[in-house]
Amino acid sequence: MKVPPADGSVVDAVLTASRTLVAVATRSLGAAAEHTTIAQYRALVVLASRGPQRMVDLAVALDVAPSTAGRMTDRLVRKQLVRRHRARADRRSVVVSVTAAGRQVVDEATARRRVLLTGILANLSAQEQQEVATAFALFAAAAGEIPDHLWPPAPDAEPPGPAQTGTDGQFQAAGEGR
Amino acid sequence: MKVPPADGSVVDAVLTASRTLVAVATRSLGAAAEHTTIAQYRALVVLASRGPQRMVDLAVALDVAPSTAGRMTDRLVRKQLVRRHRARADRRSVVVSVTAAGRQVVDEATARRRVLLTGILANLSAQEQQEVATAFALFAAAAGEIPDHLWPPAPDAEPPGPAQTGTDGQFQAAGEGR
DNA sequence: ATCGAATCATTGCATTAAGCAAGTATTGGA
DNA sequence: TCCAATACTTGCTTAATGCAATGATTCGAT
Repeated sequence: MKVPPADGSVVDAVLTASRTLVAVATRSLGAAAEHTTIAQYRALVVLASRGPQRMVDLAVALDVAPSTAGRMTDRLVRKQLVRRHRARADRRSVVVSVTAAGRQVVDEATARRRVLLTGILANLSAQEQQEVATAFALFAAAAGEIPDHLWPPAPDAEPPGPAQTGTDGQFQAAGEGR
Repeated sequence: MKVPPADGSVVDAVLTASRTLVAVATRSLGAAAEHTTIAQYRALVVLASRGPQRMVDLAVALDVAPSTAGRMTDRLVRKQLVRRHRARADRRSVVVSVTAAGRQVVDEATARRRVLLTGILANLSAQEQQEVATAFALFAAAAGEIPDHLWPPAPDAEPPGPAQTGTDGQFQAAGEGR
């Protein structure tokens, strides 16, 4: 099942870089993750980027069972990183929204990741950086990904906070198209 | 090593591609992960790539507590993916090694990942693929990563299997230098 | 040669994360 | 009005982890 000889090396290159990026993504949490796990962080990212979500939608976004999302919410509420309100419209549903503190956790992780990447890129000349940017964009496009600055589709909802916090989604459901 | 101001966009490009790669890495498991979790897979990768390991070393490689490695081994032994032997040299230690079945799990996941990436790269022209390969290699080098075909340092040990299975390490400890 | 310190693995205990199934509350449509 | 679909919640089970004993061994220094 070998890949055409010519591009086996291309796959290798991507695989190698992938290793680095997965490490960076993981480590960007690590530091502040003293009190926040990756699963919890993922939930915060969804809520910060998509705005308040019903429990079901949160579960779908995270690709976990509703019960898991519910208990996750319990833990995040205890940490004051999210709130839980009953929807007035449909009283069956519960809406979960991120708090200022929760938003801050996301922002910090994002900033940390940018610092890590910037540090790596600093080892390259401006010329090389340009090449890297172009190639990565090319790759992302090939994967049908949406460019980083066009994130997210922002379906938005209530007016609680200034809504949408930056981008990120590094630990997104890993299966989504959008 | 000042970074020219214009690279905010470079970081964005990397971040976007990163999202894709993390997703690919995660999904490559998913399929066969019906019976194997990511944590278990990570352990298999370590054992397949570095050869039989003492419990402590396995724990260090995975960056988890010895107790975690121990219980992880319990579960993998139950699934017949690894073996546990008492070391004759130092009878305090236990050596864990991957079985043929375990090695197969790793190989399949690796193959699956290559297929996914090949599919993405297929959307690019040969020219573009070349650019991508170059740029990714550049990036990986900047991160001080070892090129994919120079893996692993292979410390090796007993003669059980033909040892070392390909490369991979996608879910490596995410903190290692080597 | 012996005794105390260090090393290695395992066990007990606790928490987070997840899924499945059963049960409760609400909505909505026929 | 009444039943089916929807939206949580709860109970139960498994995995993954860490920290603290505890039991075996090995090592080093008298």
